[in-house]
Formats: sequence, structure tokens, C-alpha cells
Amino acid sequence: MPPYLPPEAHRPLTLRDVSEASGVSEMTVSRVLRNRADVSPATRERVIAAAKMLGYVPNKIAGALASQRVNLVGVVIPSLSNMVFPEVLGGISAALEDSGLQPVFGATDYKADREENVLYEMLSWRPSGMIVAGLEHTDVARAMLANAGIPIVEIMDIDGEPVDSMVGISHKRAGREMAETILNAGYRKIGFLGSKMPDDHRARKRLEGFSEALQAAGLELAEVEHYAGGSSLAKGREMTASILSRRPDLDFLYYSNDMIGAGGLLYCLDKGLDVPGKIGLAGFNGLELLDGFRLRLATTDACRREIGLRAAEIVAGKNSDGVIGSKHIELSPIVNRGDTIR
Amino acid sequence: MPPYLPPEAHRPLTLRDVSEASGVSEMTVSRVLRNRADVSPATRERVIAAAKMLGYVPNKIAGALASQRVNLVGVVIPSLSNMVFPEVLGGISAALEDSGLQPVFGATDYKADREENVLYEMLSWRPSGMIVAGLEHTDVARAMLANAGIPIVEIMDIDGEPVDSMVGISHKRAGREMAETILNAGYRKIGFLGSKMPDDHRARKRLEGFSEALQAAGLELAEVEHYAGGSSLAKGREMTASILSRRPDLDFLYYSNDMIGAGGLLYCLDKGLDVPGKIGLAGFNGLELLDGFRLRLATTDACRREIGLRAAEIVAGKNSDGVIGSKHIELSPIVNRGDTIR
DNA sequence: CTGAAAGCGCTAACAA
DNA sequence: TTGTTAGCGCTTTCAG
Repeated sequence: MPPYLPPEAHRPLTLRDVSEASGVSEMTVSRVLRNRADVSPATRERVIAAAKMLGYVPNKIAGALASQRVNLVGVVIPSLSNMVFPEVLGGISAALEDSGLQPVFGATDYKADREENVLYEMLSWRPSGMIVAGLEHTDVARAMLANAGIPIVEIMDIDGEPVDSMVGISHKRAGREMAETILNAGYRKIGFLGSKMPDDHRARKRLEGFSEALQAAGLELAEVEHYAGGSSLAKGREMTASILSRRPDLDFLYYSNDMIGAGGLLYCLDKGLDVPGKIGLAGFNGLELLDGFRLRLATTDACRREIGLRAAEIVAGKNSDGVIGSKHIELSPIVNRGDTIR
Repeated sequence: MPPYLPPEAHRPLTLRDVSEASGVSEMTVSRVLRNRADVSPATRERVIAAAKMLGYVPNKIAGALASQRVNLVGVVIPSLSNMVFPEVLGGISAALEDSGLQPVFGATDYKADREENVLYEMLSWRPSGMIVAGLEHTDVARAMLANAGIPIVEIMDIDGEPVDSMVGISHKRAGREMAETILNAGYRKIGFLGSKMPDDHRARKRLEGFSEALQAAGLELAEVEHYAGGSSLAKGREMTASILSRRPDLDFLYYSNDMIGAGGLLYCLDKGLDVPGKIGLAGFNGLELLDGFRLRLATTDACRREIGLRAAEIVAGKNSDGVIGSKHIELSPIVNRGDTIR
């Protein structure tokens, strides 16, 4: 309930100002402003009128210190510009909608030391919970999280040991299942295109699962193409041109994400290659972007929105069952063959 | 400087704990932790060692209340999933990097009442400054901003009256300049494809400028196609199919953003239409995405990153000139003809 | 260079 | 239903 046209205040107003303007004690004003039931309607109205007239905005800093409660949930992700994360954030926001909690976002740029810093900053505001992407953190970061005394939910990935709760998919399994799909379709000379490994643990795990499945079938990756920096259609084109010039005999290209995969698809279509007959393609994530192309790129849906929803529910304490304590939730990545696997 | 392996604390630690562990007064501990110079090296080391050992994380709530200073800058934008905003946020983060200030993001979903709420929530944390997308707000929202007693920077748009400072481009001018470019290229039967107007003031202003320039040339829009909801390639395709089925004679399509424009471009290419000979296309924003297509979509660069940079500099007080007070900064949108205007 | 005292603006807990 | 009294954990100010 935001206030109304304020007059000419330049020192931030306090409860005391509202108290004086309404002739009611600070304590009662405080009660009204927090929507507590134990105030008479008459008093309530007078207070609300005074607060609106003055344009009073409560000071949550003082409130939080006094009550030892903060309605903030820290959310730490690698990047805001990677199209993968907005959907997770959307899920979080939706689930927190009427819990009284508010998400606060921070980005790490895929750097462990930046993550440590972001966590430190956030925890110093004493949030009610934290949602953190990934299971890999520095020891210091893990220790901070473990000792914060609040619910911690690590998301996106479940291949590892969480500090507290986790919600995500197994990226090893996602890689494995895509490999099996590809092999079943009869492709045999398979190339992989992805980011430099150390940065992105989830892409690394997908590749591990993928490779294991190939080995189980007596195969291995025929060629690998790495890149650094952000993903883009242009990068996908470029990498695809490069790997195919070295190995024109490849019959499948597995990309570490949909953006570069879509770039590769555009390249193949422009070159008139026979997709999926002569060459198949697959990405990862299930990006909405893919719906716009003539052929739909095969991909794995990473359940991003649901991950956000479930994580936020844990933080908000909306556990359908009555169990207290940490939850480990594995969602199932879904392979979508699209039009680029025959 | 995050702490180190903590032991078994479950009640959040206070300065007092560090004070006792190090045998130094709380006051001196506080000085060390704030990196103040007036502490002897010996004392400093003891304090830091104790803090690390305990895994102490300062309580910024108490600190902010006592010092009346908060190192937060509120940033309010319509949407995190619209690819337009990450770049603005990147600029803001970069400019704030070593200012000691930290951005906090909030999204409004293009709704005035949600904006009012987000502003109210943010202001109640008494941030050091606010950066808000757009110039259109409810009266209540304007009043809150005006009375917060902190730097307010409205960004993206400069066609209107700011509460305090503003940094952006003129969308009317952007629309006008694109129209002139299109007319100079000889196109005459021009269609517009964009979102429902009331939601998006900047798209509306672009259309106004665009229409004015057409009128100045004795023309008007031949056809308009509206949509609701988010932008996507698929939506762009669909809208393009629809408008062209009604008006196959159109020779130019102006899209309100690059995402639907790119979808339209894909549609035209797939249909084998002669772009830019028989039909020209243009979007708006200068999205990196466009670099991946066979033909590069014409667009207008909205200077998003620089807007973020400049806005953050104003909030951080890094005004190159010595002037205090509000700044009005107009950046120049740059038309990029790409390959889709002949 | 270090310490002691006095709040910051609000709310929990109790009293009236 | 309303008011009073103590702090919340830190920093400011001022003394030593």
C-alpha cells in the first residue's frame, strides 16, 4: 500500500512523524502499517490517512534490525545475459509472489571468487534464504552458506553434494540420454562443440555423460571444438564451419547449448546440408528461441522454470509434506528430437 | 574479503564474538573490518585472524542503521527476460564495479501498479540511488521518487519530464530516422508490427515518430499488426504471415523490436521472398542475436550498455564536470541498414 | 591508536 | 485496544 502525494519532506520521515500527524503512539502506527489486526478501525484509518498524506515510506533497515527478520531471498546465478536464467528467475518470482518474500539477484560471471564475494555481500544482509546455481563452490563459500543458519537451495544440478537442499537435473544423465538417442538414430561420427570446460561445470558433466554413453557403445567423440566467451548464433556458425572444415565426414554435432546449436543449424541450412539426413544436430536447454527456425533443433529441456519454482517453495517453507530439513529433488530432463535427428 | 572455515556457529556471530576472540574492543574490530587506516598492523592482524577463524559475516542491517548509509542502488526495469535489459544491467554493474555500490534489480512486468510496489519495497531499504526504466510512472510513484532525497535516474527514454536525471535516446527520433532511411531507399507501402501500445511507451513513441515522418512525406502506414505477450521469433513469423496475407502488396515491414523482426526475416527467407529487393525489413534495438542470420536485419542501436554506464555514473556521483544536480543526457540512436534495406 | 557512551528507527514483550 | 520500555548490532562521537 504505497503512500500518496507527499508535501515537501527532505529528511526521510519516521514513524514519529506519522505518530505526531495522527495523534497516535508510534507503536500503534507501527501496528497499522504492518497490517496487524489488533487496532480499531477508526485508529487505523487515521493512521493510514496521515501516512499517505505525509508520503511515509517505512525504514526496513530499522524494522529488520528490531524484528530480526528480513523478507529477502538471495538468488545467485552465473549470468543475467545468458538466456537460460531468466526463466529460472521467473519461476522463483512466481513461487515467492505471495509469500511475503522478495528475491534479490546477483551474478557471478561463472567465477568462483566473484561468487564468494556476492555470497558474502548477500549474507551480510541476513536474508531468509539463499538459492544458488550449481554445486561447485569454494570452501569458503560453502562454509559461509553452511553457517548462515538459513535454508540454502542449490539449483540446476544434482550431480554432487549440496550444502543443504538441491533441486535440478542430472547433467550426466542428460548427456547420456542424448547420446543414446543419437546412437539409436544411427549416427556414428559425432562431434562436440562447447565452451572451455573449467568454467561451466554443468556443460562438463553433460559431456562426461555423453562420452560415457558413446564408450558404452564402443565409440568415442570424433572431434571437439571449444570456444571461450559468451554464446551467440554467430559463434555457433563459426564453430560449425571450423569443425566441419577439419572433419567433413562428421554425421552429428552435439552443442553444449541451444544458442550455438541454433547458429550451427542456420549454418547447415544455408550451406544446403541435408539435415537430419546426412548430418544431425542437437543442443541443450529447450530455449523458446528454437521455435522460430524452419527446422526445430533437437534439444534437452532442462526444466528451468520448474527448478525455480521448487527451489523457491523450499525456501518459503511450502513443503507439501511435513518434513523439515533438506530436500533433494531430481527433475527429469526431457529429450526433444525436434527435426534435426532423423 | 570473505572469512575462512568457521567452526560450529548457529547463532549469527556479532562483533562482540570477534572482539572476545581477539581480545580487542568491538570498536577496534569494527575499524579493522571497515578497512580504516587508524589501527596498528599488529591489532589488525589479530582481528582479521579471529574474524576468519570464526567465519564472521558482518551485519549490514545494523551497520546501515547506525551509519545511515546503504551501499545499494535500486534498478527497476520492466522485464528480465526481454533480451534488451541484460545489456543495460551489464553497463550499470560495470560502472558501479569499484564505487562500493551494489545494484539490486527489480522487474515490473510493464505494469504501473507493480512498478509502484517495487519502488516502495526498494525505497524502504533506503538505497543510495535509484535507476528506473522509462519516464512514465503513477503520480504516487513519482512522488515517492521525488521525496526519497537520493539521486534518481530515469533511463532508456528522454521524451518527457524526468523526476530528476535522465539518460537515454529519443524514441520519437529513432522512429523518425528509421522512417527517413526507409523512404530514402524508395519503399512506399509500409506496414508496422508491434506490441499492444499502452504497455510499452517507448515502442509507442517510436511509432509516433515513424508515423510523423511518413506524414511529412505525404504517406501513412499501409497496415498495422498488433500482438500481446512476449516477443519471440515464432511470434514474428506468425505476425508476418498474417500481415502479408492481408496485404501482399506491402514493400516494407517495420517491427517494434529485433526479436519479432528476426522472426519475420526468417519467414521471408523461407518463403523465398526477395529481401531487400521486393520487401524490406527493420527492427529495433541492435541485438547481438541478429549477427547470426544469413541477412543482417536492419535495426536501430539503442545504446543500451552506454545508457547503463552513464546512469550508474550519475548515481555514483562520478560526474566528470563539477556540476551538482540533475543531468539530462541524450544519446544518439544509430540506424544500421544491415542487409534488409536496399 | 584505542576505548566508552549514545543512539540509528523500529518492534517484541509487557503493562495498562 | 493502546502505550511504555528495552533493546536489535553496529557506527558516530568524543575522551583518553
